Amino acid sequence: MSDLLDRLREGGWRLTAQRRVVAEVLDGDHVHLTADEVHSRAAARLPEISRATVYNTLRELVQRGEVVEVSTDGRAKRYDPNAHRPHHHLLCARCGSIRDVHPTGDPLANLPASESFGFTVLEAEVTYRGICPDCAA
Amino acid sequence: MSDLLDRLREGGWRLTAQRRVVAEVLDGDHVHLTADEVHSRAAARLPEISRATVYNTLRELVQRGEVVEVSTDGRAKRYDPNAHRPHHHLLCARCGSIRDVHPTGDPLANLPASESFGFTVLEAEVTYRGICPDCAA
DNA sequence: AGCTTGCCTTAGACCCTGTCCAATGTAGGG
DNA sequence: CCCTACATTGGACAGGGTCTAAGGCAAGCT
Repeated sequence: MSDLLDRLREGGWRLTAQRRVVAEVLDGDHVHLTADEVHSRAAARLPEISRATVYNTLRELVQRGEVVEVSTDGRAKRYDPNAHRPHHHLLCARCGSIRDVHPTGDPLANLPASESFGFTVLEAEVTYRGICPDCAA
Repeated sequence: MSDLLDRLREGGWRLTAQRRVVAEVLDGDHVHLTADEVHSRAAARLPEISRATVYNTLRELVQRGEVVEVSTDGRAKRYDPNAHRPHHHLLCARCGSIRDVHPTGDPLANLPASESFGFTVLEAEVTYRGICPDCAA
């Protein structure tokens, strides 16, 4: 976490109160907040922070590879701070909750050359869908 | 295709000109149109069709499992009519073009029970990202 | 074929997510 | 402590999608 702030400073990031708060809000496992949720949590600590700044900061964090953008449902994008431990997502079809998962095997290896249509394939992202324990009850 | 229309009629679908046109527009392989694209192609044949009807019809087709919704990039959702032949998607990170692919193996089998967090896991969706031949050139 | 009924369609207002801009503020090097 | 380039702000704007009230029409019934 403060490793994150250090890395960013090394990269020439001007460290402002707003950016610090956004980074803090995104800390943790199984965190997948929308930009709007990030904004309201950040505003709880720094009331004058603007939506534009939250969007700017999130975009920069994504570009620097510190945060991964997840489009689960075509509505708001979600931001996953756990970018340095590769993982996939399991999401509840009913309530939309998300968990990070670590499947075995490498999905990239499962795409035969005959199926790659001449693409240079770079990555594979797996989304599992199901019903979470709370919704099943 | 007219199998589709038959199935829908059996399910109590009132068969209108608008719905027929939407279904026709969505026919084919590697078809991944946005709602807006569906609307303009449908309007080419039936000029007075409204956006609302296209959205309604697409939603119904998705609910009935005849069409799959694909959220690739957080922008417009795309609609894939090839719902009865299970497949995954390969998309170009640069231009956004999409191909249907059929990887080997079953990603569902790669999620150990210890990683399922009590969910009833129903399906796995794999998205491959890369650069298409046109964009690589 | 004509009637009836309830489902469909329509246009347009509206909402949500996200981007852009010009004006103002401030981190951090000198 | 000052300067300046980089950040932040709020508000306007754009794209994608949903909702609603009013009128239209498919299909079952006679």
